[in-house]
Amino acid sequence: MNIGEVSERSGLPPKTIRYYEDINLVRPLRSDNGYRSFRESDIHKLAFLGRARALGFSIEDCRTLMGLYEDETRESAQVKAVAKEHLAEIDNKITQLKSMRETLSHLVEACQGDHRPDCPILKDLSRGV
Amino acid sequence: MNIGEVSERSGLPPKTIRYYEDINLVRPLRSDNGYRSFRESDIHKLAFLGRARALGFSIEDCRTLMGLYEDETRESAQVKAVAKEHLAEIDNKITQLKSMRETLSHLVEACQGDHRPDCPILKDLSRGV
DNA sequence: ATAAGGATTCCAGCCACTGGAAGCTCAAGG
DNA sequence: CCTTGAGCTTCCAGTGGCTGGAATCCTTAT
Repeated sequence: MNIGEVSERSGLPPKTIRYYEDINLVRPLRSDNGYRSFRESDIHKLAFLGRARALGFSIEDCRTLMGLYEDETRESAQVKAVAKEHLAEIDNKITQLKSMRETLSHLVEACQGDHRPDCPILKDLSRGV
Repeated sequence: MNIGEVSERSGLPPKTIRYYEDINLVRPLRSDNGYRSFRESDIHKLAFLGRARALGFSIEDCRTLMGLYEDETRESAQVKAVAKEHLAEIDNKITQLKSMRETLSHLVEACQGDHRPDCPILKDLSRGV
């Protein structure tokens, strides 16, 4: 199967698929004409990667998860550890974003947003140096 | 004032301050020895930038906000517009992260995390191709 | 024969820094 | 005066995860 069809079936852009080959996340075969030739198992892998990425896992996490997936002797504790750590990072990000949101929304509400130059947002950003 | 002291007073690493000069966010003077020579106004600017960045504004947004800050004839509506757009982006990110969090926390809870290989997390990631 | 569509490679760029190397200046101590 | 160390300079490269674009090749249809 050529990259175009694989792209449609996996939902990943061809560029991304080539990139994943570059960094050895997939290893498609090659046809005589030099085209990549994907097996069903490659598509399976790519879809796996797509979903892991959609959950925000880093490429390195994805590599680890793929490895565990293919390792019949894995312990689910290993998978859970990776996922828990990632979950904690997500929570951190959410916390940080919420704090930004808090501050920013207050400022936005306080700003008249009219033709006059006075602006609590700028005032806050330039407060005490 | 040299970059080290400016770094302490503004809270930004020297590398970042140099970078901000590179991209013309600040324009410190130069001493005879070639060292950057910062005025109070430069520190003020850098602190402004640091706070804007801490609220998650992009560098380009920061440039715009600095421009508005220095423009006496600005209209607060312009500032508010920038801030509101950024707020919307933050909200989008939070929404996306929360959705990841939802999915991931369910999966983590469902996973036994023991010595056995069976794992709902991997099962989910590899679901229907 | 040619044109269109898809494949290939490779290089560059995104964002906002950050690390590191090589070399300069300056202040303090022996 | 010499050395040592801290602090400053520039420049190049790397981060993550792609994405865009150019130049070229392969395949298929007209």
